[in-house]
Amino acid sequence: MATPVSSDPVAASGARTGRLPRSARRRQLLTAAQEVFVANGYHAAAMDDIADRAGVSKPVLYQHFPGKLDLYLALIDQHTEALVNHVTQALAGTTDNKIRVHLATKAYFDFVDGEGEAFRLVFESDLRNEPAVRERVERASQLCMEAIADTIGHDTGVSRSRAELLAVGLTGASEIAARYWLNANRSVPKEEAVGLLSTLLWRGISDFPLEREAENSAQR
Amino acid sequence: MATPVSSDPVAASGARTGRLPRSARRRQLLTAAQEVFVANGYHAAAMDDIADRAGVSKPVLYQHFPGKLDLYLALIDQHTEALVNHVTQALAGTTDNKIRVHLATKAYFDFVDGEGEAFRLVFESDLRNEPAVRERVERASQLCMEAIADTIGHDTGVSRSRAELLAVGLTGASEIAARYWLNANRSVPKEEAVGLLSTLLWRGISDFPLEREAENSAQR
DNA sequence: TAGTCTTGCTACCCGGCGGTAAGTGCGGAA
DNA sequence: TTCCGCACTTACCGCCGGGTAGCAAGACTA
Repeated sequence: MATPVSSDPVAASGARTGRLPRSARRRQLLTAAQEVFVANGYHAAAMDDIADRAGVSKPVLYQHFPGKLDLYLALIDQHTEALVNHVTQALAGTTDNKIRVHLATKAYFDFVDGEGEAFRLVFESDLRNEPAVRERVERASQLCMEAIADTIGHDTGVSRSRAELLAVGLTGASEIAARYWLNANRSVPKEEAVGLLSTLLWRGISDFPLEREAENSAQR
Repeated sequence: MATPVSSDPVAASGARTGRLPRSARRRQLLTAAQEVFVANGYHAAAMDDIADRAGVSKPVLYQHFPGKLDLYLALIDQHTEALVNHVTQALAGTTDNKIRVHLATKAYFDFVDGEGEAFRLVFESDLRNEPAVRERVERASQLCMEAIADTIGHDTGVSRSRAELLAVGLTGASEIAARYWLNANRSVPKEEAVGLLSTLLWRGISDFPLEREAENSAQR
């Protein structure tokens, strides 16, 4: 037993890598953890699984992360930040709203289509009941939505809460459609899928009727 | 200890109800389970919690349901069916597509706004990794989406997979917007929220450009 | 080659929770 | 009044999995 090298029963990706400097090991543990969390979700993922995947024993994991939740949060932070960056940069790159819609939609598709299906950590986490996770995920959606609501509020003159509702509708359409598109094995070429969606959304939001019939109740 | 009646430490809703006939007890257990599952999610909900909530001991639960998962699935089935019914009836009630969009959007808002926030079991389940759950939830979304895709495919002439992508965009917008609306404490009157969303979506989908630029690749 | 620092391992603990075995009392039929 | 059976209880088991104590072994310094 425990023959030093060769013919390891080590898992797929990381695969026994001898001793590593701390920072490298940490990165490797994070990618191993991401793979396991994405594949199994938080609850079904055991720390042993993650350690095995990295070709390492469990205590090593605890030398880098104080607990399972912290490990998970590190990944969540990483990817929520990526999503928010994608979306806000899409909006900041131009002032042409049609292009903005296109690029923002594309940002969602790119995020969903990114490395290792990491989007599942954000959009399909099975730990949203944990306040720390909930907060982070909601903050990310909120930031994306607000960036869009700013423009909508400015250009259509609807109240803030109404602009937010419209904005969240747009992000929701992109998110759900992108996830569906991936689940359906990219049944439509990505570029065209983005085109279809952004056409749909741009037709919907451009020249949106300025306040009118919304005046029947005294809501701000 | 164990003073027979009065001053029970029994939980909020069901509250100790003496002996009950099987069917009544079963219904009561289901509502207790729903409350606990909605409040805590599947994983954080303990069978003891559910039993307590119903003012009953754990084995009683197991006399009605073979296991935790079965109990959960019974609830999932109930509510996915309700959602699909709402949506399909909304579409079947008329042939005016504008009204269809309005009623379908309203169906999502009604579902999210329904009794005891049961929608969380469907839209925010922390057990989607369980195949039985995944299957049911995806089947529900699929049925809603297909009902809409039928009309889109028929009226716009885009291919099936493209119609599905558009349809899922519409459902996604409604779902996410409805959930946001509820989370934001109904910051806009429901009727108006539905109006805003359905206006957005109807503007997007009505007279959607018939096939044209989609002809560049040989996708069906 | 001794000393030590860092990296990693084996082996264990223990708490929570799904699930169960065995027992208690009440109400109705004879 | 005895007996049966149903609804319900207390008290327990066993596993799984997060987290830890304490030891081994390679690399750098001298």
